[in-house]
Formats: sequence, structure tokens, C-alpha cells
Amino acid sequence: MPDRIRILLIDDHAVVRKGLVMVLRQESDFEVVDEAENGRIGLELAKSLDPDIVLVDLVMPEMDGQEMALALRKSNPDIKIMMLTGTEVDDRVHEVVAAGIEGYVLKNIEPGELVRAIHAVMNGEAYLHPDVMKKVIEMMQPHQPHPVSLTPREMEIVEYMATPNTYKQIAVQLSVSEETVRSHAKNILEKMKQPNRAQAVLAAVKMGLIKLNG
Amino acid sequence: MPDRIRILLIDDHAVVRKGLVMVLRQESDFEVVDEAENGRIGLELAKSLDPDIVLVDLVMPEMDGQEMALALRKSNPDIKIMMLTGTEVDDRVHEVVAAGIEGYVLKNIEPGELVRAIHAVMNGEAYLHPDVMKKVIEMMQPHQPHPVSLTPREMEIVEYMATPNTYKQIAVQLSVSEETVRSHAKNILEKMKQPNRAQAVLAAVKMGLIKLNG
DNA sequence: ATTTACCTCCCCCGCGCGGGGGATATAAAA
DNA sequence: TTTTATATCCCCCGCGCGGGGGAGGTAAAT
Repeated sequence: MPDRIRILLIDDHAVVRKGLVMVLRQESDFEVVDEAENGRIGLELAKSLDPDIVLVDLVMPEMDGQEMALALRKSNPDIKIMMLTGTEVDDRVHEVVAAGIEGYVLKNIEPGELVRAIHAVMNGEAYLHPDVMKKVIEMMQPHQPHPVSLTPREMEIVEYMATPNTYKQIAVQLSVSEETVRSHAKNILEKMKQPNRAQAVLAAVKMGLIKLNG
Repeated sequence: MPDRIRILLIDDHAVVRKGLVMVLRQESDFEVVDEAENGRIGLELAKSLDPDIVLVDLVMPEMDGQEMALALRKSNPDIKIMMLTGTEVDDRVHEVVAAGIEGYVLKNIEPGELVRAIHAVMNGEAYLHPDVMKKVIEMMQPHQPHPVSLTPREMEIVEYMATPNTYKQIAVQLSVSEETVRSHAKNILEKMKQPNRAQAVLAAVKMGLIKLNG
């Protein structure tokens, strides 16, 4: 069987590994090539065995799933990575997903669903557990209503403050006096409690007042 | 049947609407309550009919899907929103998803999959088409190797430039002369082709040199 | 009718900072 | 060995900008 999916398991709990093996053995096109108990060992095994996909636990001693994912991404970018974690949706979801994995499932996943997830990932898709997906989407929502309330004019000025323009140049473009712009800028810094333009712009980005890219 | 899922269709192509109606009629627990040909009309209908979920086309005249989604989110946050679009995965995916929708499917979706998607969304999950999910995940990847190469020391200085510290204060913390810091800063601005500290910091964030949040 | 919010404009001061020119030392690369 | 990159340090100049003050005018809220 040349096109069986070669799987590497990495989890610090032997029980979990055995359980996964049982589940994966049910599928005739799956082949568990090896197991490892932490990221460091798993990384070495992945490099030498070159599996199609690794199922890796997020929380592990020595080297956790996130570190391992980053390392494996660099050394063997073609190996798919499916992250496993407990039922709790970790707050590190964002970072972990950004580490460049293809799948993220919780351990309470239905066996059949796990099989489908692996197939999906091997098929070039990305598989995220519904709860994880929700979290990821939530994190890209426009940020909470800004704790600082700027007037419409001030909003306009803040946007200009994020450009290379000097206050004088901004004044010209808005057809007002430089003093007016400077006055607004002063009020903005005051409201945002920021010491200077650079910090104010950065804070505005963090608050979602300014889009980083448009 | 009190618990049928009440669906509102919004698409500027009558053919597409009819097709969707055919598909959705197959499911006994779906009920298409009405249709609309653009976002403006659809928004009014949604407000008066209060459906469980709206399927809305992304590209439409008068008011497109994104605008409508934003408006509907504000007026009726409980109504689920499933975005529809052509086979092309739009570059606006990020914005659209950030508009706060629950689902995003392409029009070439299998009917059965669409039905599952609707059920998933009604079940409180988020459903993104695999290609869309991939795109979303890609967009959270660490950015490409920076076009500007800063020396280790310069990297350090850039991070400090994103803080409220003045160059003098940075110098103290790094135990070097203020002149040294200023010198590095000058080289950084030169390399990044940025006119001032504020712009340099912003550019650094965009490039992924600096994490917005730590 | 008085207050409040907002936008507009002005002056002064002093420091931060960008831009220009250097210099010196070390270590790696050519 | 000579060049190149990196890190350190120095001086000068002038403008940008932060912080302090104040003033006038309109419009909405009270």
C-alpha cells in the first residue's frame, strides 16, 4: 500500500497515544509510523521518518507542541501538523495557529471526526475545531468600543498622525491652521494619555482606531 | 413546526436565489421566509421578519454583503449571517470575516455541504469554507522575511523605539551613550526609509518586526 | 438662558529628534 | 591583508513637537 497516510504521534501521556493508535488503526489507509513522548524526540523522529502528518499534543514537557511546530515548519515544511489539546480552548490559540499548523483539534473529538480531520488536512484543507475557529474569528473582530472617545475631527487627525505628514502638512491638507492641528493633537495625546505622536499612533492601532493596512 | 430554521436569501441574481430555494426546500427543517435582491432591501426584510439566518451574497449593487453584515450586526446581533460569494476567494476575506459573520461559503459548494454548514452555524459553530479558512490562517502567519535587514543591535533599538522612552532613556537602559542610540536610530530610519520615529515604528509593526502586544 | 462640547486660532518655551558631518575599535569576510 | 560590517561615540544645526497658557464662535444640551 504505497499511498497510506504515515502518521507520527507525539504526546507525553502513553495512554493518550495508545488510544489514538487504536482509533487510527481502524482506518486501513492510516499507518502510525512511530510515537514520541515530547517535542524534542518527536522532532528528531519527524526529521528521520518524514511522516505525512504529525499529531502533536500542545502541552508537553521539554519541548511543547508550539515550539515543535515552529521548528518542524522550518526543517520540514511539507509535513502536515495537527495540534491536539485538552478540552479547554487555550488562550494561546492565536499564537499556535499562527505557528503555521494545518489542524487544531480538541481531545474530546469524536473518533470519526478526527479521521475526517486528518483526511481534510491531507487534502490540503485546514481543519480547526469549531470552538477554535470561533476563537480565531473572534480575535479578528474589530476591537472593543474604545475606552477613549475622540471627536470626529480628532479621529480624522489621528489618522493623519499615522502618516509621514508633519502637522504643518496636515494643516494644509485639511485647510486649517497648523495651530488648529497642533491643538487637536495636544487634546488627543491628553485623552489617550500618550507622551508623543509615535506612542499615540501605536496605541490607536492597538485600540483598532486605525487600520494597519488599507 | 415551531423550530424550523427560518432563512432569508439575499442575492442580486434571481437564478441563484431560485437555485438556493430548490436546495433548501429539500430539507424539511428549513423554511425560506423571503428573498431580496440587494443589501438595502434585505436589511429591511431582516429587521421585520427576524429570520434565524440570512444567506447573503458578497457582491451586490446598492449595498453589498459586507456593508449589510455590518449593519445587521448592529441592529439584530442574534441573526446569523452566512456569506456567499463566487468561486474566487476574495482578497477582502479578512475584512468580511472581521465584519462578524458566522459562515462563509463559496457558491460552488455541494448542496449537502451547504445544509451542513447552515446546521453548524445554527448550532453556534462558525463555518468557513476550507479555502477561506486557509486564507484566514495564512493571514495570521508571521509576515515574510523583512525586506529590510536590521542588525541584532538595531532590532533591539527598534523595539525600544516603540516604547515611550526617549533616546536618552533608552541609552541609560542599554548602558550606552545617547549618541550611540541616536546613531542606531538614524541608521534604522535610513534602512527603513522612514522619515521619523512614529512612521518607523508603524512600519516595523506592519513588517512583523514588532509584536503589537506582548 | 446658561452651560457644555466642539472647532478654530494664537503665543511661548524647550526639548526631542532628524540629518549632516565625522571618528575609533573589533571581528569577520574578501 | 585589506575591506566590510557592526557597534560605539562625538558635534552641530534646525525644525518638529509636547506642554503650558488663552480666546472666540457655533451648536447642542440642560
